[in-house]
Amino acid sequence: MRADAARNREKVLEAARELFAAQGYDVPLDEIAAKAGVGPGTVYRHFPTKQALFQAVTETRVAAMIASAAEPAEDPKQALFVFLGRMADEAAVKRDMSDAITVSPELRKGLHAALGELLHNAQKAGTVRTDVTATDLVVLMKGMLQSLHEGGNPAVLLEIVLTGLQSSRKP
Amino acid sequence: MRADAARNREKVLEAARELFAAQGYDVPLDEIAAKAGVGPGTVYRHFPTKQALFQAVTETRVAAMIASAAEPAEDPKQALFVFLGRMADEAAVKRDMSDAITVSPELRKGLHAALGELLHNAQKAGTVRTDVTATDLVVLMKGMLQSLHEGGNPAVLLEIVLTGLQSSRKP
DNA sequence: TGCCAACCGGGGCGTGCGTTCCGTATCGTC
DNA sequence: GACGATACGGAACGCACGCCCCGGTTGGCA
Repeated sequence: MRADAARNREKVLEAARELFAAQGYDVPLDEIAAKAGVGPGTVYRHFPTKQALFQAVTETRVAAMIASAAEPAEDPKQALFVFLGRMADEAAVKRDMSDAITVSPELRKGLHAALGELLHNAQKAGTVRTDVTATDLVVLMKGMLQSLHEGGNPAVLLEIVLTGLQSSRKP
Repeated sequence: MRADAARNREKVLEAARELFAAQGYDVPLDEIAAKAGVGPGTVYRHFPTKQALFQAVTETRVAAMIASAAEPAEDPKQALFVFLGRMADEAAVKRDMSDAITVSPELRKGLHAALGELLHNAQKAGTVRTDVTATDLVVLMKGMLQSLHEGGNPAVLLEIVLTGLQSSRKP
């Protein structure tokens, strides 16, 4: 690959990172190209489609988050809650986190699997309500993450969901 | 108003009711016109804008729901929870319920006020966590309602939110 | 029944966006 | 330093959608 090509590819990725994070997937591709200081055609030389560019930007972060699900934790419930907290923290700052679930089937599947594992463990331990499925959790989190960008208090909304997830045999 | 004009107006409203409920606000206006058996121009004779048509379709239902907030209930918490349950029931069947919050500022304000009242009463009674604001509740519900159309189990998701809303001084 | 105003249908305009095409400029090699 | 391949930029295309305009039609009153 030519040197300027590699340089431009990086400029595009950098601009895409910023704009996707700030405005989500809906940012026009021309705007990304403009911020990168290249033409739209150049973007398409490096990424076959807008969705592919978006995936290139987000998949690294999502993969890192999924990997962090394997970290040791006090107990299964904490493992799940810490993970959900990480998702909320990320989404509170970067708008593309919630879009990733919608736009890229691969990332959605990956998240689904990781969440399913954590959820299953916590449910087996009896500390999380057993009528929740992995799909429920994915879509609920997606909705909650979007709410963070519409004036919702991140800490409060997360706490509501986490509290609601706990199995309630006591009251 | 001429007789056929009134008839067409009703046909448009009927088609809009069905399509907005089935596909949400994003359904093309031409599709509504086609289903009503009229041209797009006819739709604009009766409603100045697509948003106005949407509002005409949804405001009646939302107003009825808001009015139901004044019904007597066992206690403030139940009043709030019953109301949220009604929202969830409606949104589980009609896709335009969640869009109404986004599209129409009036409807959003109305819901915000009604929810704020119910929330405030329940918080004063000490049965609902006090760090939640009306805005938090509106955006969280919007996110949750959208999740209902993406494979989430309505009863479970609602229960999670309701459980999470309760004040937790006991554990 | 005839006339006029109200109304209708649908083709068309403007816009925004993803994507493609091609003439031109640039890089790297011989 | 020249040449071929590679990459660039941005104009242009296709599409979808909200919205408007106009020639033709229809309804209801005199």
